Amino acid sequence: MTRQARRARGALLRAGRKVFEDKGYYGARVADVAAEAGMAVGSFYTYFDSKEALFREVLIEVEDEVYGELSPAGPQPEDPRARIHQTNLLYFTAFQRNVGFWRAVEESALTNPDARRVLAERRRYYRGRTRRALARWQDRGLIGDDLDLDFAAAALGAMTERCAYLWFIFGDPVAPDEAATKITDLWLTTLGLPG
Amino acid sequence: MTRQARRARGALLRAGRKVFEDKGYYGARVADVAAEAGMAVGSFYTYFDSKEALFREVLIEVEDEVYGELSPAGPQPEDPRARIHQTNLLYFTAFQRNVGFWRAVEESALTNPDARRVLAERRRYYRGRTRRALARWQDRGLIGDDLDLDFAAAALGAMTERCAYLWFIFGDPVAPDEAATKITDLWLTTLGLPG
Amino acid sequence: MTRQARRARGALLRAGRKVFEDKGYYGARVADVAAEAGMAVGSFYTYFDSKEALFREVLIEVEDEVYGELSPAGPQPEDPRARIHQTNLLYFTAFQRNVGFWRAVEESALTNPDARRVLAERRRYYRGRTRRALARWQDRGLIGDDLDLDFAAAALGAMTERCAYLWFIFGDPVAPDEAATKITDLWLTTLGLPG
Amino acid sequence: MTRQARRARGALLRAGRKVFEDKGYYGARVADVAAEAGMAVGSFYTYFDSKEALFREVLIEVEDEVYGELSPAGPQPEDPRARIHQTNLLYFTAFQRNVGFWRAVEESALTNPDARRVLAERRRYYRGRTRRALARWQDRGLIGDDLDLDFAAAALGAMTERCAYLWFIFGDPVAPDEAATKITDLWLTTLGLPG
DNA sequence: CATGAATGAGCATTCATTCAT
DNA sequence: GATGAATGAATGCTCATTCAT
Repeated sequence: MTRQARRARGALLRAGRKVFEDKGYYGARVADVAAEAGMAVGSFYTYFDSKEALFREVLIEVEDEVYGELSPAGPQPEDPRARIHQTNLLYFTAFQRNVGFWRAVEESALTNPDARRVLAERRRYYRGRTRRALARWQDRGLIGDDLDLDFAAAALGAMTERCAYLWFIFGDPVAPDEAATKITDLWLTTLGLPG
Repeated sequence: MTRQARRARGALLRAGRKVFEDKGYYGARVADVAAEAGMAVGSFYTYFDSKEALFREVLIEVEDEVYGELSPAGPQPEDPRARIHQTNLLYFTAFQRNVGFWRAVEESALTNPDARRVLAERRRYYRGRTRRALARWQDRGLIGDDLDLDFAAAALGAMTERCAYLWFIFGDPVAPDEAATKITDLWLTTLGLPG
Repeated sequence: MTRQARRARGALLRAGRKVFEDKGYYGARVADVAAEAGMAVGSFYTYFDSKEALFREVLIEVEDEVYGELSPAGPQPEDPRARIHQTNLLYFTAFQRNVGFWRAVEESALTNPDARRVLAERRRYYRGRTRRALARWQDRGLIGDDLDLDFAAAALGAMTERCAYLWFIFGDPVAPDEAATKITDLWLTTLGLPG
Repeated sequence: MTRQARRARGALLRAGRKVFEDKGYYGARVADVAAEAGMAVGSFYTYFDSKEALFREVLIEVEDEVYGELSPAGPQPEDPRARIHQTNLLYFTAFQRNVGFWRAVEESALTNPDARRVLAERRRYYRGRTRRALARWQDRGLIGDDLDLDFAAAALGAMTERCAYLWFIFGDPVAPDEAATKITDLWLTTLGLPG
């Protein structure tokens, strides 16, 4: 791929992200994306097979970006509260920054198996991370042995996800740190971790 | 409204529910609904102002039905585990029965403020019910005084909702009673209620 | 036709006139007419074959009414100025009172040969009246022998008609008496009648 | 705009003119226009926002064409009869050539303020031209000082317009030169100009 | 490769008229 | 005869995708 091709592709990806954010998945028109990228409609199809293909790529791009944000470089705090709070705060911050795009993602996921797959993978990944942390804390005796770690990781993730959805997409905007603190408290209670 | 009119309206509501279930909110076409009801397109507009108006009515209808199912006639069990389990089981059962329609609801809620409002009201209602139950258990000393009941009710509701979404809409179908049991366990853990 | 039938017909005619006035020929819907008459849509077709048939009848009714107004009972003034002024004043007054309906008439006449025929007859009639008056004045030597009476009657009628159209339908409303006075002056000039 | 775009736009304008002529404003369907232009429906909307926008443009085009025809290049005859006759003849000729389209214009003007505005401007323009000619002749003593030039210009214009309407749109076709001669005679009489 | 015009199936909605009750 | 529901053709407009230049 030439230098120019890469640039055009990049422009379309950026434009797509903006348009999906602004208008949602169904509301976004290929013509809007091309216009936003300063290109002709036809050129869009040089780089992407369809609107849906673009969406998939934007989704991956955003995923990667968020992945980076949620996986800070330094050493993770070993203290459960600090660790959970950090993760939740990062999650809510990233969620809020991309709130428009997540709306589009939810929209498309209901229809589009591809988007669903991407989301499922992401969920699996974070659930795995959570489960491993829980396992460590269980090994250290911080969490009771009777807790089904897999299920707890899934359900707590679902709770966090849905709260983000309700607060940032549906409801009145909430400040991310307040949100993170409250959710973290609940995680701790649920896990029986000392406050 | 004549007998015949009531029948036709009912047929359209039923047809609409089915079509929304099958094709989602965007995918549903007025012509599909009319055909499913065995009527001409024009007749649709005798009873509903628009596709969206039909959706609103179907939504309310389904809401009412689910409301009835979730509010069983007999006396509620006072034992927290029994009570929570009953509620969750009813919720998952009702959710699964209408899974296709809930997908359409989620779809439309992302775009349509009306659907959003209906959902928000429903959530407020169930959250209130939950909070009152928690308050009773707190009064009886079953739940610690330090728990923020409002927030707990909201977050546990969000968790349940999202789990239903992930299991029944997104993921591999799960048996409602298994789902209810696992979720109930988690509620109990979170609330610090004796298993 | 029974007493009741006559009443229903009358109600529909009145309603039709109002609706055509308010919404124009194309804008009028049969349902509007029925509603305005306080009847069911189906009943409309008991009394009229079509929307167009109703229009035709309303047109004739209005024609007759205007005909009555433009043919005052008493003796006509023999003085040309007085006579012309009276006619023009009556014409503009009647025109203005029915301005909404005339708009509908113009609308339908462009499409509907029936309306065209009614209008053509009306024009023929008034032209005849005018021509006879002119002939009388020519006999009395008030108008030059060289004037083509047929053509003058037609053209002056056209002028009056179009002025009414431009003033009352298109343009800023004009007071009928001012309009009549100015138009009358022009008739007199054209006919070479002493001011 | 590329060469091809210009061609397509032109084809649609031509097609639109023809369809409006044949079917009138309400009768014209976008699909007819596209078919007449040998294009797909969608292409219509590449060039025009709506049926009404097309009409506006066709109207302006025809206006310009007629304007050109009615403003002959050479020096205007100073002799009133010759001048008036020339103008009327050109007017009737142009009117008759576009008779179908004028019908559509009258139709739309009754509903569409835009068309009304265009017509009002045209009328203002021609009235101004007429008034200036009359003023010159008044200065030269050919027309009496007591004539209200503004009103005479308006009313004579109205007469000519309506006669064209009645002859060419409504009634039996009349030969333009005969029409022009008769109308010219009447103008001269009205203005008191020597035959 | 870029361009942007061409395509045409798709869709919500309207309304005169018919017809079963 | 009255009612008002049923009908379905009609229509303007959209937009993802194709393709000639």
